[in-house]
Amino acid sequence: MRILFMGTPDFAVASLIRLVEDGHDICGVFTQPDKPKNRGHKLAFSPVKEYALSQNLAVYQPLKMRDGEAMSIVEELAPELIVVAAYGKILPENILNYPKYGSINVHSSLLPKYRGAAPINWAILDGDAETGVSIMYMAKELDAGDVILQKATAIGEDEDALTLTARLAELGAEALAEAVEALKNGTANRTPQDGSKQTYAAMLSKEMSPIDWSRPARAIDCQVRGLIPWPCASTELAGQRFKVYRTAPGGKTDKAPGTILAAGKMGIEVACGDGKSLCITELQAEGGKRMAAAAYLLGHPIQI
RNA sequence: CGCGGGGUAGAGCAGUUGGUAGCUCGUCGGGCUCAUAACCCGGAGGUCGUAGGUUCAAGUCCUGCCCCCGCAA
Repeated sequence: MRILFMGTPDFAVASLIRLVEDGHDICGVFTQPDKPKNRGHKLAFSPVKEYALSQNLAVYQPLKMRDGEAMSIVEELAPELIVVAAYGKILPENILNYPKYGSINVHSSLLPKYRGAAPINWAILDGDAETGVSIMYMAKELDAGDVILQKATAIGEDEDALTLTARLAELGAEALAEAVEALKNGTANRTPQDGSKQTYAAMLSKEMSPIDWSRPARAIDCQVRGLIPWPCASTELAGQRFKVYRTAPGGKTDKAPGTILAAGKMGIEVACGDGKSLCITELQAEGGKRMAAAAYLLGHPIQI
């Protein structure tokens, strides 16, 4: 099938790879413009662009979707289907409706739950036991189109947003392959979403980073896992600011939330709000790199 | 040329006004203990990121290069 692919981050790459491997004719790849944002001020290609270039696919990086330029590219490429996976831009209806088979999206949640930008993170932040991927038609309203198929997966107790993203990217690619096949055969389902059950997964921001130790231990653990690799949970202990990358359940305590109970080979144990404690096992201090909390303590002892 | 921190034993850090490097953990050997993420004794392990320069002498000063990271996006 002649497909126009649109995507930007790692999550989208798995889907593009699958389409290529399945032998589809990828007539073009849309991805976000290179952003001169990194340290120094180097321009960085998106993961999707990196892969597309390696396959000699035609890459397009339009700045705006509504100034006519994007539409003219679409008309020129004449795709039979548009596949979108974490592209990062809202597409106008004239583009969505152009292809014969329409436009479909790989979304990393079980819609109608977690429409929006950060569904994977929110599933972890909320402490959900399960999440998944949805392949749906794209509608004018964000992530509200009719669903073609979904695949669910359990969220591991110790899983962070990075590993879950990798798993869902694979699951999404698999679901996408099935959906495209079904579309081709005319056997694709089309189930409207139950709009009354929709929830919205807002974009993440740095304001979500600081840890409020008066919250329950489990909730803080979810915060830590859900905000990886960005913006990451953070806290200030012994006068030093840290990013917290991993925690482990501690014991019970009657100390005030935020109190450091122990600092040793097991990490840094801190009292939380529900009478339990949490042990920081992996962290990163400013200017330093990510390391085991025990290793950090060797060079920066904390006296209890 | 966005701001800034850093590259010293396997790991995390010290290293004063330049004079051949030290701490904690780990590791190896031995001891102690019912037991231990415990304790005691002893040992091994570093051309101090890299290439030059200044000097009687450089981890410590100067210059170039490579790499890592925090902030900011």
